[in-house]
Amino acid sequence: MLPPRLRFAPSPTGYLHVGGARTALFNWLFVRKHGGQFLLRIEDTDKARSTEESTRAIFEGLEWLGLDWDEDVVHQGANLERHQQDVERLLARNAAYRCFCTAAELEERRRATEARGESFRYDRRCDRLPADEVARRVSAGVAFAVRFRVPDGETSWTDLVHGLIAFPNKDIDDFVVLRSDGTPIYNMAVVSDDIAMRITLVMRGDDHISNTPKQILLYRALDADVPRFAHVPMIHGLDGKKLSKRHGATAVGDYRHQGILPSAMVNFLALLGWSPGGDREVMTLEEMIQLFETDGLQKKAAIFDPKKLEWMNGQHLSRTPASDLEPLVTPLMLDAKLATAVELAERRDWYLSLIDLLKIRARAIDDIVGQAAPYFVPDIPYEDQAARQHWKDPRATADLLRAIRERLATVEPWTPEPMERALRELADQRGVAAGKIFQPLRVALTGTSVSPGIFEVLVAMGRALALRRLDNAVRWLGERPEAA
RNA sequence: GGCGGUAUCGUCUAGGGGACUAGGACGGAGCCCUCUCAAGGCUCAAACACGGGUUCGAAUCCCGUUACCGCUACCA
Repeated sequence: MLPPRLRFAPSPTGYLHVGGARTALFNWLFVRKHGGQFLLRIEDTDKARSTEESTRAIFEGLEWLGLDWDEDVVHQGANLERHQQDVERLLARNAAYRCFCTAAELEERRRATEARGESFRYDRRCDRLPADEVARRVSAGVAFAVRFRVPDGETSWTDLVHGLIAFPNKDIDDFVVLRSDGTPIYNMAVVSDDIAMRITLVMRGDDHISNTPKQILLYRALDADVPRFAHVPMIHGLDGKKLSKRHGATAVGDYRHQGILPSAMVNFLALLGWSPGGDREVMTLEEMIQLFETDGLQKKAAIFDPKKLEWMNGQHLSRTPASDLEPLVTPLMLDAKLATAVELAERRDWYLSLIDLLKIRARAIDDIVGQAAPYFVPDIPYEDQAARQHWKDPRATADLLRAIRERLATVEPWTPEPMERALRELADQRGVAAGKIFQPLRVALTGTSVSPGIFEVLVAMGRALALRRLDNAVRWLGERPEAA
């Protein structure tokens, strides 16, 4: 097999949609596995709807996901001349004809036939015009569109995901390939570009299945090799309908801002409509390249389940080394004003170990930052519910915290084992369960009743900060002796 | 309406005629671990759309029905 050439061809009319991202991913995986080229084409022929901004969003989205493309980006709008030349070739070979019917006439005829309950088909009246009449109108400057003359027979192909698909040509209308303003229709532009880009496999959403016979007909009429096709299923929302804005986030950028890791996004997307077979779920891009086969592509639409994405993100968060997470976490740290870039750089090793500590409990990158405050700021607020539950008796608690402080002040070295020994000893001495002193301590240290293991917290916090927190707590409790 | 596509737990899926008492994962319920919460481990509830064939035997093959989706533009 020659090195395959595939392309992802989004139209820049919004952001990079998760469905598009997944189609791009499948194209990319195929190419990286088989050693070919993955090309990017921006279908910006619809100038009214295309924006520079959304083109940028597409680039950014693909880059974020780690899907790099080969060769220069092709902008479809720049190929207008070739599209027109290809239409000329169609005309020259008598595979297409000029149609002088106006859009308004067509619209009216369509309405009339449909009113009779019949389905409208173009009646080829312009194809029956004598040659001299056509010439007369052309030289008179009458506007015309160009229609492709669909031949008799049947058009079929073996789809890589669906197997054999066949369309009787009689069901295909003589479709317009060139508008009366001289611009090409989608199917024409796509085929012209795919030929020029020497695309060998067209992998796209299955909403294009019914465009495929028309396109195959165009390849043949243009005397070009017909590529292979693979139509991948769509992505639907939780209600089973096509994914759209009302389902919430649909752009990959949205997930990026929600603290989703690109590796998790890509992993999750890959599993929506593809399976490596067996029970494999959590994978890296590298592993997916190894495992990717079009056989594993699903035929039916998949529903986007944000819950599973969250879980997937947690899995990737736990498995990603802190050094890789750091560039993603740091901007959020700075935003939260927990530390300056310089401070983080100075204590890099400590900082990385803190990320390792907090990532286990996180489902989004933001969760790491959300848990980080106690390790940075000098003083922390106490959550109402935590204080009420674990600091019931202010006097006794203050007394307990003082005793804890005393022990921790002298623990050597500042590591989990001696700390644990010291605190369990204290618990024994007071005749209480260890939990009865860990929880009040946790509240004093973090202001909440949830955190990593108490000794890990102590180590990460450092002795000075920990003792300060205990002093603060004692003082706070002293100020409200009858609280709760 | 016409044409095309699809159909396994709520969701993502494994399954390619006997290995199926239909497996895994998310989510749900419960238990264990445990200083809390996660993570992890274990257990439970939960599906072959329906009807006909073919076959000794069908979730797997064929045909219908139903449902859903897509296309049906001088949109992409």
